[in-house]
Amino acid sequence: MARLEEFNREHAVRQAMNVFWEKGYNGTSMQDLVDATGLNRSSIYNSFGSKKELYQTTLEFYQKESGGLFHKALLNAKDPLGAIRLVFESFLPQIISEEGDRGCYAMNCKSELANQEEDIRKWLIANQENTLDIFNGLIKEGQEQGIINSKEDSRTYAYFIFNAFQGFRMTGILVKDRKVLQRIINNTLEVIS
Amino acid sequence: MARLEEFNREHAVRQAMNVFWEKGYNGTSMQDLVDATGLNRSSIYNSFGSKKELYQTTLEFYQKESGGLFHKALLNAKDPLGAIRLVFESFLPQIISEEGDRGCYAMNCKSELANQEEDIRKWLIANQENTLDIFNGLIKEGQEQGIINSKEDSRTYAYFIFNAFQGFRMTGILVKDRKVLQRIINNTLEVIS
DNA sequence: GATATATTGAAACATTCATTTCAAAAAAGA
DNA sequence: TCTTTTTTGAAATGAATGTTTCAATATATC
Repeated sequence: MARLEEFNREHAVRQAMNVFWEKGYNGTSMQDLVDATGLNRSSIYNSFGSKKELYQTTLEFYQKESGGLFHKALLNAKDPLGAIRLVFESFLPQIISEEGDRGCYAMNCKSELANQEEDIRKWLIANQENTLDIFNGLIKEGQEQGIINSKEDSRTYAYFIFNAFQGFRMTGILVKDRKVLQRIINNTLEVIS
Repeated sequence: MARLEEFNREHAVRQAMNVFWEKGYNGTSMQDLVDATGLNRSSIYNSFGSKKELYQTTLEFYQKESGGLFHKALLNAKDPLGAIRLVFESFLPQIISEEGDRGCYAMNCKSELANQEEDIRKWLIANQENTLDIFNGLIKEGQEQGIINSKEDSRTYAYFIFNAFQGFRMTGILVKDRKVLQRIINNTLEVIS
């Protein structure tokens, strides 16, 4: 039929995500995206629609990729409590490295756009619900196994862990001391142990 | 000597802060600031220097004001543990109201600018150290009174509470259910009780 | 009241912004 | 190879960006 896209779509989206991550949504210009992806402006508009739509594409990309990290942590853990611990600990390398200064992509998005863009807000809520469900599932399982206490119901604990997890992603922006971070994890998990 | 400023400086800074809070630093234009403060462009540049310097002024203003809230919570509490609880709970009204969607001013700043502006990063670190010191002081006091346990040293607990506090400010952007928020607080305080 | 000094108002500044335009280039199916 | 369809390149779009300019205005001190 017709000419094909010359570029690698996934690679372009990843490069775009990295710029948005570094500079934020409003801090990123179309020129930044052109430079980072190596694509022509026309190609970006032709393939992704607009700056905002490209940003939303990076959100989906991020969700898929971080979902993979979650999944990996679950597979490597020997029990649900260990899985939750691994979820936290899997971010330690990124936090301690320099790129940890950029914070969490989803957290930055929430901070900058939750009250500005209705459809992005909806994505954030769905993403939050998804994370809560994962924690909830693990906790429920852990409670059935007697590894996690049952003083509170699983949903309540899921919110508590979720809260600490978000704090962890924010704390990691300025705190790089592994021991300090590790103690935060330990004390957090103490509640549900 | 010469002509005096016509406007109320504190009021102008507060209005500027509210715009930055609503739209973020990069999302706020000079025109937005002119509209919100009611000042002329010249007056803003003459009195505050630049957009960035005005933003930094609002950061100082925020620190002073939220420091006052902290102080108030400490006075109203009957013991150090209650003070920490009040620090969390004092944000509940703001979170549950619509304006809670804007999140925490300092958290938004960290998310958007910690990795972009060196001097703002320094302010954030100082601000963080200050908050940690307050928590640390309360916890140490509570441990001496036997109200807070001594399984971990005060600094470790201070980081834990600080972490949960940051999570709390982020969670509050999308979670408006008072009971859910209250349970997060309760479970957090459970660690140090 | 004259003088010196600072704040204002309105317009202009060059630059950057996101987006559009359109002809040239390319490739799959006929 | 010709046709059809889409992508690509480069330039142009108008609006918005942060900041500067400068004359007009206002006031505390002399």
